[in-house]
Amino acid sequence: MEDKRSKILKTEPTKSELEILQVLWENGPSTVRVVNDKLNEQREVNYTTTLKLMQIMTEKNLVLRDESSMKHIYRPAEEETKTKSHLLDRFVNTLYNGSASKLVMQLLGSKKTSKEELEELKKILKDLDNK
Amino acid sequence: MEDKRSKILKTEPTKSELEILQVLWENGPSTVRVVNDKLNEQREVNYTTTLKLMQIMTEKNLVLRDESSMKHIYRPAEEETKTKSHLLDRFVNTLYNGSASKLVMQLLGSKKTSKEELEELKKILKDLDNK
DNA sequence: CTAAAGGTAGGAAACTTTTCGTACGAAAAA
DNA sequence: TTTTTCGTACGAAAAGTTTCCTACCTTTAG
Repeated sequence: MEDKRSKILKTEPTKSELEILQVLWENGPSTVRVVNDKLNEQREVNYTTTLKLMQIMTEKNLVLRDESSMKHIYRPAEEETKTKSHLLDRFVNTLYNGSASKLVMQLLGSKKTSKEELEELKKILKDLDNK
Repeated sequence: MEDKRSKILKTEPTKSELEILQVLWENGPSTVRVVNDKLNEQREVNYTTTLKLMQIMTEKNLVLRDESSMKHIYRPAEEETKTKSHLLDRFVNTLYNGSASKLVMQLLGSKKTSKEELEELKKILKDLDNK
């Protein structure tokens, strides 16, 4: 193989790329400046770093950009739900051998999951039962 | 900072390292040969690649090794559950803003989650209610 | 008009992770 | 005993990811 990352195929976002996607999903289509400012609320990142990343993401078709004005406007190429469910799927496969229920059990057993979350989970599972 | 990966601190396993841990969790303490054979059931990996990785993992304290015989025997340094719940936690934080219930809802909405899995989840609910 | 501020593009450096070649010792087979 | 097989160690190359410098263009403030 020669190029796993052709212009057409979508690839899995890297960690940093995912951060950027999160911002775009939350804020809607944005300029590099806006995204970079958001990122800098959490950690220091140089403007050109974010720019470069977003350019790469454009090549990978992870985002689309509107170049009609000088300030390019980027937006995610995929819906948040679609991307995340794909990532979740891979996560379940990798760690829980594809068993969603094993994952949920771990969630229930985890000390990190709050009382409120547990209540919420019970509700969800109950609704499930009523179907 | 100078060395994020001191001999003492445990670091997050990388993708490949996780693969190796999985094998060790499933098969119990094993030699490099055994681990490598397992990995090769899925994809081609050179023996020395696996060896090197496991040596690095030893340095990082991700695994412990018994060097008493010539064929070193490796075992995970942490319990499967502990490691995975940590990873799950990070995953929830990164993708679902810390909301476990959001994650579960996505799981339920996903076409990939089978009927059997849904049944299993219902069962979990019942157990949960009986507490 | 000129200077400053704010854009994009692209290459290269820095870092991380993965892969493997080579050296060499121990054990097993011939 | 000699050769072959199987093991470890280690360095460095290769690949993937992140960071930032520099060049250069456009818009805005003075």
